[in-house]
Amino acid sequence: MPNIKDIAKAANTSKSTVSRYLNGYTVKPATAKAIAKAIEELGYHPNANAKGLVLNKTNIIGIVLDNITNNFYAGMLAGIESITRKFNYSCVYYSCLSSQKKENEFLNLIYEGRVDGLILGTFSVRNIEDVKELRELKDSVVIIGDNADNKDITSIDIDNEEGIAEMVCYLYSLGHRRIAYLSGPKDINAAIAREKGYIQGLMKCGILYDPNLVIKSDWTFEGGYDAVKKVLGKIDFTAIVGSNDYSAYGALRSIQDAGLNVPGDVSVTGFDDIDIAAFSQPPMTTIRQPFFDVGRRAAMELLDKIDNKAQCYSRIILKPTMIERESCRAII
Amino acid sequence: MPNIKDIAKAANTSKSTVSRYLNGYTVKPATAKAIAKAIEELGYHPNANAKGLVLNKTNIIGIVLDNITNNFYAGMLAGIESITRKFNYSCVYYSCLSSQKKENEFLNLIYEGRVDGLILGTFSVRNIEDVKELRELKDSVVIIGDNADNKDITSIDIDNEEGIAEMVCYLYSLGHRRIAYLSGPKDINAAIAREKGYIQGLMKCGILYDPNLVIKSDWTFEGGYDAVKKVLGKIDFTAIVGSNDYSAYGALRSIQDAGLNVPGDVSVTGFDDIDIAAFSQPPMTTIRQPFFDVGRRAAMELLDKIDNKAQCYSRIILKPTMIERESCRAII
DNA sequence: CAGATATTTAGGAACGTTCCCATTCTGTTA
DNA sequence: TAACAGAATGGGAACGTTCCTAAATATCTG
Repeated sequence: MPNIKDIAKAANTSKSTVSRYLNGYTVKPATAKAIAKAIEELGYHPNANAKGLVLNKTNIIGIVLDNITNNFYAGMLAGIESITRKFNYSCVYYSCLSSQKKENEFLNLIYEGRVDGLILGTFSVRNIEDVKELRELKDSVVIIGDNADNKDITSIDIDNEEGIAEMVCYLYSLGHRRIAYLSGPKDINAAIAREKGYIQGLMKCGILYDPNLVIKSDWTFEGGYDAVKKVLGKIDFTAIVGSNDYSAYGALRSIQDAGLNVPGDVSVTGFDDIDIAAFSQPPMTTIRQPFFDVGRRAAMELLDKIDNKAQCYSRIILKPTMIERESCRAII
Repeated sequence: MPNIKDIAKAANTSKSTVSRYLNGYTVKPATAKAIAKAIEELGYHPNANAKGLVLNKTNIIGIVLDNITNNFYAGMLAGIESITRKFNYSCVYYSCLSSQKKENEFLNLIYEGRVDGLILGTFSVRNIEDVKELRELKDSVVIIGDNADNKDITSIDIDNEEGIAEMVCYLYSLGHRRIAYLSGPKDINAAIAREKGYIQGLMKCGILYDPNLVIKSDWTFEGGYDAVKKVLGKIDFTAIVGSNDYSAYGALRSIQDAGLNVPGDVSVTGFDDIDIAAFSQPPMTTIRQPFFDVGRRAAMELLDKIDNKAQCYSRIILKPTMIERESCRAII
């Protein structure tokens, strides 16, 4: 593989001049032409490691996701790259799931000079040990997800609480009074926030909180299915607020399998607006998270830290949107 | 950030010795201890760019996908990383979709020394120009998908043709004789192969090919829905072989919306075995692609090229598996 | 056309590693 | 204790860039 010296020789000039040409500084037109020709003919590609070594800069940001093949993240990635593209950065992705590594193991990428910064996009809870490591790198890291406890690390999150609360109030406005809640995993911050939102919503509407109406589940289809199957007919409700779409669909199928109708007998709502939500039978009323914006903002904050050495902390919370479809009906 | 010289100084030795320690060569126990202490105290991390520069090696392979958030790829990635982990390589992912770049633009990553090799996992058709570029890098690239025309670039693919043919024969064995085919996009190799498989299957069973039974569609839910809606009642069939799951689900919903029953009135089959296939109503009979193995084999081939400088070309075709569920019934 | 100024260029240090080669240290044996 | 072998170490070139400084060349001005 030819290097910059080979190009210089071929173009009858020096490596400094070639370097200047490559980096957009002025070079005499004739020299420029010769260099361009040499590059073309020899098939020259600048070595990224050498460049990274001397500049201590890669123009790459890494994005760590628990499972990169989760369609859930598509909008977020598009949002991130819409910004990085503009500022001439590249994105590389790392998957905790398939690599069997945890999020923090990727922090080394910064120390090693492989990336200029990292977006930690797993939405996961962070323990004290993890946060200690993070804090050391707070000028090159942005967190997506709940970070309320660590005021000095920039984070972007969605207002999960508000989303669910709004959904509860919506069902209230349709006349529902016995509104059940299908809970999520208790070790995920977003799930905790959503459950808070349920209680918040009830309070807003003046409904008394009944712990029996909280149906314990996880965020899977099967989990939702089984959980609802267990309580159907035993506890009385006219609506179920799901804490995500998958489990809401499990609930829906459970209800249908019991010979009941959605929304005729029970109204069901979800959270996430997954791609099939618009096409299911019935189409699901759910909450759409502003993923594109989450990604955009995360990238903006990160590049700002990297390029402008912005040292200031920010915590950005974006509001989700309710999408009204046909899985709920008014009670007269 | 401390470098190897700082560690040497702190440990009262030379950078050569520290380097030797880091790379697992013998060092006097006392020296080793001092070095370890210095590394710990100063928080040393070897610089990847310097290392990459001198070794001309990164121990990283890149994986290019059209859309990394496609769950379709999950098994493949797990398969890839199961191998790379074993051989001490890391994986980084690149997404054509969100970066708005095409597959070939990522080839530069090799020239620039950012990765040791690339798995091109987009399953896409390649034109002559693209293949020319690829051929130059054939010792550092493995293609996933159809590559029958380029015998000198290693590729891994799934036997799409055989899969569909088997499905046709399965329906034949259930007594079906008027078997329709819901086609896919005509510019994707896998879709072309599947359509060939349909004809192949008919031939095997001794059914005459009737072009009217090929329902033109794409691989989307809506596409399948509309295409089947258009022909329902106009052409006569007892089964539809879908060329992927999404469109098969579109067909299924179309049939149900027309007041017909699946599998009572029409049998429907899919291809891909997406995650909801087991939970839908009815559960979908479909074809599962051996994604984990595709990933495994791709990684094995690539690392073999990189580390052992294996120059030999191979084209590996893996067989898919039919998963029998409840969307088909026997005609007596 | 000489001198002054502006533009363009070449040389070389630096970035942080690895690894070759020469040197020093350690321990054994006669 | 001298001689030696083997283990452990240190020095320095090399990797391919960037960028500073100084030199060379081109352009302008009176």
